[in-house]
Amino acid sequence: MSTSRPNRVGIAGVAQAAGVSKTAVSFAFNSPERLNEETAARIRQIADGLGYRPDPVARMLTQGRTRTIGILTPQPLAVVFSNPFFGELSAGIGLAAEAAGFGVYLISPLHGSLAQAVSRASVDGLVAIGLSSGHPEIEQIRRTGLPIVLVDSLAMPEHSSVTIDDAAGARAAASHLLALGHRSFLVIAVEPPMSLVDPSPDSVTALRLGGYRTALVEAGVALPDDQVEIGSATVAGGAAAFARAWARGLRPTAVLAMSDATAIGVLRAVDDLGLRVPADLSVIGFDDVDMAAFVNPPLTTVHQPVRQKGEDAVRLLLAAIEHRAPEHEQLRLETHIVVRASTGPAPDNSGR
Amino acid sequence: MSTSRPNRVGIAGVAQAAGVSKTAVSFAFNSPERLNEETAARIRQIADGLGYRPDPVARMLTQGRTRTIGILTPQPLAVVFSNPFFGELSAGIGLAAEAAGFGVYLISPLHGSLAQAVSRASVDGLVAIGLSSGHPEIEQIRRTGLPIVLVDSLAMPEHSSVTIDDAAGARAAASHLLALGHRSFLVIAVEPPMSLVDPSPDSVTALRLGGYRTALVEAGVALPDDQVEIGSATVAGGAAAFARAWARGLRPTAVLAMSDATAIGVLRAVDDLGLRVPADLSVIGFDDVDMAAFVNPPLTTVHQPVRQKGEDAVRLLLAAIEHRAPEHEQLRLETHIVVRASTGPAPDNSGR
DNA sequence: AGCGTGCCCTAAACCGGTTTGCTAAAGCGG
DNA sequence: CCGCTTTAGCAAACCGGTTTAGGGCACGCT
Repeated sequence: MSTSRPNRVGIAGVAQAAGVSKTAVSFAFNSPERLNEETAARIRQIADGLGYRPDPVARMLTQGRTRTIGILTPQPLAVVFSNPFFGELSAGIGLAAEAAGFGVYLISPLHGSLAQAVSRASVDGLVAIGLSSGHPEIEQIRRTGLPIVLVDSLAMPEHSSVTIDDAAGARAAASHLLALGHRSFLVIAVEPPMSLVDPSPDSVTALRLGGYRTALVEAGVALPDDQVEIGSATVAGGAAAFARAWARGLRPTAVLAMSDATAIGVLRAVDDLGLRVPADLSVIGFDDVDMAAFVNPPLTTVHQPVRQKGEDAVRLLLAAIEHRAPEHEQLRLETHIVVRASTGPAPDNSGR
Repeated sequence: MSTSRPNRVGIAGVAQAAGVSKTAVSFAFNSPERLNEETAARIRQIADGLGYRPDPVARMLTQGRTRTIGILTPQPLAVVFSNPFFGELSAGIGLAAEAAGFGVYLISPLHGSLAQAVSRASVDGLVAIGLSSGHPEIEQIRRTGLPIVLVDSLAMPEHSSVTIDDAAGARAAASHLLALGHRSFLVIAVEPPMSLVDPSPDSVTALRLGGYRTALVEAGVALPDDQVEIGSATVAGGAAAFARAWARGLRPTAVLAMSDATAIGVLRAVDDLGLRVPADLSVIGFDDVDMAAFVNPPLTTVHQPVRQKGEDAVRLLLAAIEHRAPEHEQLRLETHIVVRASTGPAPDNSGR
């Protein structure tokens, strides 16, 4: 005995009440032109009186589509929602989905399994966020056969994707600081999407780190591993990461943060130490989320079109769903540096 | 010809390939104990080889439940995701839903109709956020017969709800500023959930405004309507609202913002004018979102347990879904002021 | 031999709609 | 008055699973 609705009328009930067939009721709502106008109106009125609401699930079954897209995230919702980047990306996704009349379903690991969550989800397609190619369940996800668009990932070459040139953006960030005379750096990396040991070289973290390194090496500055601190992509995570590095004795003049959330956390931690930004320490973020312009000091950061990414991803996904053509497209959007007030010339007395 | 999956195997295909009945295949997955262990294993193996994945929609139909809850918001997703309060609330909802093995579906107006979006959504229950009793489609939503838990609203007395004492929180905020000697106020109200003319006296906006007023009136301070500026509940919205009020010639010594997002926007706008917080102007927010502690200056605000609200709402909803008992509960959580650095004594030369 | 008991597995009904022929009646031209 | 086309509505198949109610068979007991 499942938990069926108590005494809900179905299409059969309406049909009986109106003295017509189920077909007629269905037509009254979906193809009124196939019915006498009067009859259709009468049926609709009776249905309304009975509080009839067609079961969306049954409808999905017969129509073979759900008019829903899924947002796939390898992390639990609680951490995902703590990151403003995700919020803005979702805003873009939501905007485009709503415009097309699609609903949005959030898919995060259930009982630890992302693939299982995907299987349970009734969606027409997926927007996968930061799904690194090293993810253990990637093959299972692929085999669902659902249309997929990847954001910030190239893990499935047979599907469309929307990315940015992470390495170039990171390089630009480092170059900016180098030009200001900085030589002593601390990188705050974001936790790789999946596990702490994500070896995939195409993850956002790896790409940005590579970009930082390239610029520094070109300038003859080394970046040993102990100058890379890992923190979760939240404000609190950034503050904690900087505090740890500081406690380890690191005294950089510039911080390269891989996300604005962590950069803002760094600003806070720095302030707590009594240091001044950018006089004593420069901080540069990544993403250019809304909040970046509103913190104090306003954050210098690498801008990427976050909402646009979400909108483009949905656009590509809907194309894949509708035309069902395997026309895939690798979209790569531009980044550029936005200089605000959190970066400045390296202090004279560099070093301790 | 609907857009059915190209050549996907169904349960019938697996059954045929394995030389057994559909029933056996179903049992192999759902009730293996009813089958010879060997047979079950063989069936599973064949199914796996064929890439069989049970259609979640068909499953929902027979089981009569979707294992999904919907988050109902009267606003478009783009605006919802721009408000950090929503992100934190969703984090709480997501956490509790995941723990119970439920997925999360976002329901926002489709083609302008919230009720239509609800009808399209295949969910077992709803968490309705800020659904004011003046909402035009409230009756249609109620008639879906779905279990509902309201957050920040009491619009459906027959359903459970999770709220805070908005009036008391607002009163505390105003009292705090009054105690600091302020007498000249500006209130930044958040856009009522639905329309600009939401007359419902139980909306969060109305309740908080009432709380502010109560405290001020008790102290003999008037709050004419022109000292209430309305802005959207985002950082940019708050900045714009303050700028508008300033342009109108208002020169308050204290700002009462109904959300932290708007308060942060005010901080920014104030900074742009060259004024100092709290020396020249005090600002108090509402919600105590994570970011509040990290802006500059750290925001004094009314704390409410945002994530907790989300978790409690899901807990109540799951109870309603499972026991299907009409046991409803009106939960009211506590608020308290968190004094940080954005409020201080009123300047001596009060007024212009 | 006759009968009860488990064990495995299956046919068919069912969930709640949509869609595909088809039929009965009405309209119409000649 | 007849055959042809529309119009209005119906019965039944179908979507892809789950679940109910047995059926066949081997085994053990009397």
